[in-house]
Amino acid sequence: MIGTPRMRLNEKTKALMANKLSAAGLRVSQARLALAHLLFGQGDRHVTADALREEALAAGLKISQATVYNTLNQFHAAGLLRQVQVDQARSYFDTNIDAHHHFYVEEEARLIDIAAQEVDVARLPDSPKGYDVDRVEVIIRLDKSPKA
Amino acid sequence: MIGTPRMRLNEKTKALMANKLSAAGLRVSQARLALAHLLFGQGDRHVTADALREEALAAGLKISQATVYNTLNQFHAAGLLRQVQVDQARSYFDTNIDAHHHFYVEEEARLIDIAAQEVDVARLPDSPKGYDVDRVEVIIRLDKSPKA
DNA sequence: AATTCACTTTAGAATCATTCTAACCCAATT
DNA sequence: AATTGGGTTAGAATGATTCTAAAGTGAATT
Repeated sequence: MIGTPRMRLNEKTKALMANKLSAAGLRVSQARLALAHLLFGQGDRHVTADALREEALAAGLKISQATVYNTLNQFHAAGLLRQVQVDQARSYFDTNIDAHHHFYVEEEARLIDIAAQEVDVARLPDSPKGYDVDRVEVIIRLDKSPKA
Repeated sequence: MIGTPRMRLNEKTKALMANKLSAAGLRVSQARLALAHLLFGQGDRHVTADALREEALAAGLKISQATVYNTLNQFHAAGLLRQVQVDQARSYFDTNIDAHHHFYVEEEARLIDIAAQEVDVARLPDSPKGYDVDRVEVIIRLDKSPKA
């Protein structure tokens, strides 16, 4: 109940994605394969669950909301996606799992990657006793420049 | 319908809070005064709407959920509070509005302030054309150290 | 090729934080 | 004391996300 017969994914990408899933310890199911294709087949992306759902439907996939959520959460748990929390309303999932940072334009609900080496965090405080640093996130919130 | 007769706030703090509200351009109402007292009467705090509600009820105030949300949003809009977004589930409001950063312990849903001067962000990328930096947030996510 | 069993997917209900609505209440001003 | 423009409220509405429990699928086995 996932792909229509004439829905043909790029075979090379499909094989890559199947590998990626197996490597992450996930079974290669149709939904996972299709969503992985959308998520990882075109460079780094930031998606919300709903946006991905729409994209999947537009691509001719028949996939439920619940499966989109399940799959995003599984990918996240498997380390294939990173979850970015910048907006009160919804979660973003980032296909770039390397250490890096973000610009966030609230007015446009838009995230922009910043490569790790573009930010230099020269000094950090010690963590409280009993805690270890999981990761350091830098978020630069942007506003549109006022018209000149 | 806000305070019981025997609910006596510290008079000195109350006057301070009334000032604070007026200075921020907000009318001094009972709900605002009472919540300001809870929020600003005891050093820097991080609260969720729900936690503040409970605290207010425990303090003998009769205040509705809606008013707590309204008031937090008004305080935020007036610049008396800062909203911190670290958790997918709920918003935190921070009474410390000076530039500073945070530790966040996800397992305990707990925020800890980091003074601005404890972090040195030595280099930032240029903002995309047409956008200005609103603010730079550094969030250090912590995990409990594994037992030795 | 049929069976099995565990994992997947699903529709729809449920949950939870937050916002909205529309009525009622109170504070400053006349 | 009356007026008026917020302020406060209960409860409904919203919207993202999760849950439930039933039906489908895939990999291994007969």
